[in-house]
Amino acid sequence: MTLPIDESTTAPAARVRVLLPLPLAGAYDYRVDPATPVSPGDFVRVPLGRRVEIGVVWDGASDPATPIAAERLKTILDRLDAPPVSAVTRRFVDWIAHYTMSAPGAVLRMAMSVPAALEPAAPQWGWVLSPGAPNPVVAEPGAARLTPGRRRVLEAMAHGAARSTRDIAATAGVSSAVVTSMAELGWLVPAVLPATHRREPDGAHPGPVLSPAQREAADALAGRIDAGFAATLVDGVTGAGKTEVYFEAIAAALRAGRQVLVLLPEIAMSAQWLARFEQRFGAVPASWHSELNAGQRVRTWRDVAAGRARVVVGARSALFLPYRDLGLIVIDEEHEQAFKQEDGVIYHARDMAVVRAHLGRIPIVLVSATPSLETVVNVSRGRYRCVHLPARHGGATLPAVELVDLRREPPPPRAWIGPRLRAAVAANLAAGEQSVLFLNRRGYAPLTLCRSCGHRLQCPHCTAWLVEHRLAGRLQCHHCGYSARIPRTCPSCDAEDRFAPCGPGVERVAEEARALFPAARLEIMTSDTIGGPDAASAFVERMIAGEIDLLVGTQIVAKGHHFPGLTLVGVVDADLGLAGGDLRAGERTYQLLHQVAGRAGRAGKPGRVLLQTHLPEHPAMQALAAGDRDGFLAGEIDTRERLGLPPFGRLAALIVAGPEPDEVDRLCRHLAGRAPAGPGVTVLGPAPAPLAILRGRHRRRFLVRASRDVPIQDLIADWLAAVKHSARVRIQIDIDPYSFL
DNA sequence: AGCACGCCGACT
DNA sequence: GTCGGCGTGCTC
Repeated sequence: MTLPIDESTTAPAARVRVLLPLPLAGAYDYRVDPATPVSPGDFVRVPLGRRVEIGVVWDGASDPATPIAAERLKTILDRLDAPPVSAVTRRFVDWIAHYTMSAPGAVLRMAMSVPAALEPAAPQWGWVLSPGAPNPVVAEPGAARLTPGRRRVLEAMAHGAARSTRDIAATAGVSSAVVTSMAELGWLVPAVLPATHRREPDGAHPGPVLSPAQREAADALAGRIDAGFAATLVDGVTGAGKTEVYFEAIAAALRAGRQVLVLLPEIAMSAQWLARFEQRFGAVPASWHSELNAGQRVRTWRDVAAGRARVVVGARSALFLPYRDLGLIVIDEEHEQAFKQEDGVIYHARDMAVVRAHLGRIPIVLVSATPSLETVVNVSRGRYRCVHLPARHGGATLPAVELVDLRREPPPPRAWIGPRLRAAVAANLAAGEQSVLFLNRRGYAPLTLCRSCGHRLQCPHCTAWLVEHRLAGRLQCHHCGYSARIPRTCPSCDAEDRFAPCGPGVERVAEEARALFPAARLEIMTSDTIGGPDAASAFVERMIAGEIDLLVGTQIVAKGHHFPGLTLVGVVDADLGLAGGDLRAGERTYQLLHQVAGRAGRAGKPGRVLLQTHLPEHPAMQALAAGDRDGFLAGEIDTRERLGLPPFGRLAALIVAGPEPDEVDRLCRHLAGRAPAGPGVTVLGPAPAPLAILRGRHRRRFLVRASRDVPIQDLIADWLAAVKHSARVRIQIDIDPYSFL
C-alpha cells in the first residue's frame, strides 16, 4: 500500500504530555522528534522558558479545555538512559495529586528527588599494580623506596584486581598518602573499579522457630504474596513477636523474587531493628532517610530502580523510590503520627502506602500494638484483614500501670516528681534496677517570664513561647527553629537577672532527679542530645550495658528499642498531650503512654509504671490503668461516629496565611461568603489557626467537614476557584488533618 | 521552582 | 541619572 506523498508531511507532529517536577497546574505538551521516539514513563530533557528541565513523558492526551497551538510547542531534546517511571508510579503520582489537591509536578518531584541518579553512572577509578613495580618477594627488605608500608601495599595488590585507594589503604594498614605516593612513582596505575554490589537479604536464610500462633500469622501473611491487593493488620502487644511474623512475609516476597518496602516512623532510631533484620536475613536492607549523603542516595536510587536492592527500609519518602518490582509493603508502628507529612505535599504515608499497594496489586501489612482508630475501623468494616498475636510465654510481662492523682498527691512546690514516684525510683535504684522518667517536653522550661514585669519571652516570628534549653544555653522556638542566647536583662523592663522558668521540661526534671538521687548515673535522652542514628544507638548500647541507672527523656526513649534491664517507668506529666482539643488527643495520649509503659518489665520481672496525672478519670488514663485498649477504642469510635468525624466523615483544613493580617482577613471573609454548603457539608471558620502567627505569617483556619459520600476535593476546588487572591496570601490544604497546628 | 519583567529607593 | 530591591506572572 502506498500513501500520497504529502500525507506524511501534513500529518500533525506527534505531541506528548510531559510532567515536570515543578508546581505547575499540569503536564505540558511537547513535540516529539520522530528520530527520538518516546514512551510514557521515559525521562526526557525538555526546554522550558530559557532553561532545560528533566521531566517524565506522561500518559493521556492534553486537556482539550486549554489547547496549546502546535506553533507554540517545543520539541523534546532527548531521552535519558534511565529506567522509566513505571505505570503504577505514574498513576500513584496522579492519585496523590488529586487526593491531596497538590500540583502533580510537586508530587512527581518527590519521585525525582535524586536528579543525579538519572545521569549515567560515572565509572569509579582505583588502582592496579604496574608491571614495573618492585616485586616484594624478590626485592631486598631495605631496597630503595620500598618502605614497610609500601611493601604491604604491594603484597595486598598481588591478586591483580583493581581496588580503591580507601580499600588498599585499609587492607595494607597505611594511610592513603602511601597509596598516592606509589601512584606517583608509577608502581600503581589507574584502573576502572568493577561494580560492587552490597550483600542483599536472602529469603532462604534460615529463620527462628516461631510459636504456633506466630506460625499461623506468618503463613497468613506469606500466603498473600503474589495474590493481589490485601491489607492486613498485625495486632499484638509489645513482645508478642510481630516483627518475626512480618519478617516471614518479607522472606516469602524475597523467595518470590520481589522487592519489599518497610516504612518505619523514626528511621534514626532503627539500629536495633536493623540488627534484627540482619540476623534474620544475613544482610542489612537498603535504608532511605534524610541523613543519607548524595552518593548514598544516588547509589540506593539506582539499586532500587535496577531491582538490585531487594528490601528498602525507610521513612515516608521511601514510598516514592523507583521500585522495579515491589511485591510487599510493611508499615511498622502504623499508628505513628510521624507518617503524616505536614509541609509541601501534605500526605499520610500509611494511607498512601495502602493506595500504592492497591495500584500495584500487592499486599500491605500494617503493624502495631496500639493500632490507629482508622485502621481498627477498616478491620471492622472488612476492608482490612487482621491477625492477632497473643502475648508469648516467656515474653515480657505487661507492666502494672498505677495512676497517681496529682490533686491528691502533689509534688512539693517547684518540683514535678511526686512522693510516690520519688519513692518508687529510690526503691528501684536501691534494688540496682534501671528506671526511666518520661516527659514529652524538650528543654528546661516551656515558658520563661520576668519576675519584675511579668513579660513572657516569645518567639518574634510565631505565637509561641520561647523554650529555654539550659544545656545549650539558648532559647528556642519549637515551631520555626528560631534560637537566641538567653538575655540577661528583660527586653520589656530592663530588669537584670529576673527571669523565672515556668513549668517543667526534661532538663528541669533531670535537675530535680539529680538532686533527689545524687548517686544515680543519670542521662537525658531527647532529640537534642541525640544527633543521628549512630549517637542514638550508642545511647541504647549504654543503657543495655547497664551504664545508666536513670534515663530522663522525651518520647524518643519509647521509639523502637527495648531496654531489658528497665523495670520502672515514671510519666511525669501524663496530661501533656490532652490539651488543645485535638480530636485525636485521647487516642494519641493512649498510644504514646502505652508505648512508654511497655518499655518497663522483662521476662520473669514485671515492670511498674506510674502515671502522674491531674485527670485520672480521663478515658485514656482509665484504659491505661485497666489495660483495656479495645474498650477505649470502642468509646473513641463511638464518639467519632456520633460527630461524623473521620473515618465516619471527611475532614479538610484550609490554612490561609500571609504576612499582612488585614489582607489575610479580607481573603477569609471572601472565602467565608462563598463557603460550600449543602447536605452533609459543614464549614467552620475562619478562626485564628492554633499558631496564629508562624514564621511571621498570620494564619487563619477553615475546617471542612463532609459526609463520606461527598467528594471533598471537588467541593474545595470549586470553592477556591470562585475566590481569586494575590500570591501574597497562600491557601494550604490539608486533607485528613492530624495535627491542627 | 526559576527566571524575567517591572516599578520605586540609595548610590557611582 | 543608574543599580537593585523583590512583587507578579509565565513557562508547553
